[in-house]
Amino acid sequence: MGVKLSIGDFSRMTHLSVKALRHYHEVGLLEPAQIDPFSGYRFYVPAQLPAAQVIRRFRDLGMPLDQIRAVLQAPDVEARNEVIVAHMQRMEAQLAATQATVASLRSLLERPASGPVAVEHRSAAPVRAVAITEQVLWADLEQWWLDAFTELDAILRATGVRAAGPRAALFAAEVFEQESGEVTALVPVAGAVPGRGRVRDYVVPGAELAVAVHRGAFADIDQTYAALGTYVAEREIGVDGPIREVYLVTSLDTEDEAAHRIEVCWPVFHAK
Amino acid sequence: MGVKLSIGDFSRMTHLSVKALRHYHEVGLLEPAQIDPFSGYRFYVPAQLPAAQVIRRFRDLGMPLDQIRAVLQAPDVEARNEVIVAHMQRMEAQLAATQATVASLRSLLERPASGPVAVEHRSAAPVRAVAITEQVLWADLEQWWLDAFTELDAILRATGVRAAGPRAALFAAEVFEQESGEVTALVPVAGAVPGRGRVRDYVVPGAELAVAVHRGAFADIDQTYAALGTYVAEREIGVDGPIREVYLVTSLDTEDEAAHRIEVCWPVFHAK
DNA sequence: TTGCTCCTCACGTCACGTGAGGTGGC
DNA sequence: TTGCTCCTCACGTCACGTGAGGTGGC
Repeated sequence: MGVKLSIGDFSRMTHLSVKALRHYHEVGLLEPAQIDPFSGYRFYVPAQLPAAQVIRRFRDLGMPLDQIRAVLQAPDVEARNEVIVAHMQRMEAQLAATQATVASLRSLLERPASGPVAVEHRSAAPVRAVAITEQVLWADLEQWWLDAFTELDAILRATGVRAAGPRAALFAAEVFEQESGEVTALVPVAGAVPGRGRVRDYVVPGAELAVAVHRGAFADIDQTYAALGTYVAEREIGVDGPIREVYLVTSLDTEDEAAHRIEVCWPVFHAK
Repeated sequence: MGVKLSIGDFSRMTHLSVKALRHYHEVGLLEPAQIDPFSGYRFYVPAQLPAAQVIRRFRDLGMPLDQIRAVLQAPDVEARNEVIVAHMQRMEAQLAATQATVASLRSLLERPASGPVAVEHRSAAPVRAVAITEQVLWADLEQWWLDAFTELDAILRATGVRAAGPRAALFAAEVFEQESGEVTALVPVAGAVPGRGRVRDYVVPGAELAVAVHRGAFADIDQTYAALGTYVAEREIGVDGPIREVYLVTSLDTEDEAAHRIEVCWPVFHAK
């Protein structure tokens, strides 16, 4: 069997800490070649160095021990690469998330400490519109939103009807509270439009609303929601009813995120 | 004091889980405005919504609770921004690390499963050189390496002496085992060169060496080290003495990482 | 009585690091 | 005897999530 290496020697040769080696033993990732039955001393052999290197390499690359086990036990290169690819995809996802986070932090710093949002009270009259109403999962919202407005736009083009106001949407409270609920995407129109598929005529009900304008990246709209929600809650003026968003300028209009404007409208007790 | 909100209501309003709210109470980050002494029920008030939003926002951005506490307690915008900047810098560091990881994983997949490294045995004769020898911390190695060779190159230019071979370095085993040790950077020369500052004449001692060539990014050289170290250890032919690196092609010669070539040389018992 | 909301433990997560307290051989 | 290396618990990390088991009011 050749040389036996104490855990200290093996640690120095592999740059894995003694504690880590004990841990790998404990979880069965890398068992010592031999254990002294009297003293409990662990002994390793040089033939274990390649496995130790694989462990160290992939730990450095952020791979969890379970997957390293899978790499070590992979019967061939394809199986091994499958595990590596899966890990790489997770790391890429994390990369994207961190990039978004950094961008968000940067905008937090650059925004001139917006202070309390400006909230306007408004009495909205009923409005005629073409609309799509469906039950939507929170997670699917973004895609659903894009599809719905693309379809509404297409119908208006096809029928030659012109929009009588900016696009808007209504969200039942459940969408925010239970991750799924009824959503209506709509475009105001002056007259009737023949329904087609899931598109219907719809009359947006009148309402008393507290309105805040969100400026900038859509990804940050939760801030405006939070600020407006707080405004309403602190004044105890909230009433039941769907939340509305009015899309003054969005990605459908311009690529320039800084120019985006969305009105967030919260139903309230009375326009003061 | 206005409305009292149960933990469930407050959870729905803030999108913070009930468990999270209890946790924030426990660690003193967000204390309920009131606690029923009989039932232990927690009650919140709308005035706590802004703090809850700050917590949620920064948690989403990966900030630890301790720093969120600092943000909430910051006396002014500058103090607040300081915490945010510090966090952003950590996130950016993480970003860079993840990018390197993904690149490394990709190269692992693209490299055609190199298999065991090719190891050549070599009898190296003593060689005359100009050299800088110093005690170096593992963490400082890269910068030290660059400075040393820049200085050696400058001296050769200044004295009109031509290099008689590729740049090389000797690393005492302690550099790898204890994070600090003696390192020698050298350039072979045919004759004597007047010493200047920390630059000395030096004769690289002869040695029996096992040699593996590392190709590609310097950041991956630990793989070649590992492979060669394993080769030597498994054959039990290692002897004491510094490890050598011979810089056939490096960043000092070309920007093209794929073209880089470094010989890693391990002292062994005999050239077989 | 059934449902719903709230409560308090207690444990798990992930990969070790940090002691504490003790042993065996030079 | 002193140092060094090895050992085994046991606990901490970080921010909760996941039960278990129980209560109070409609």
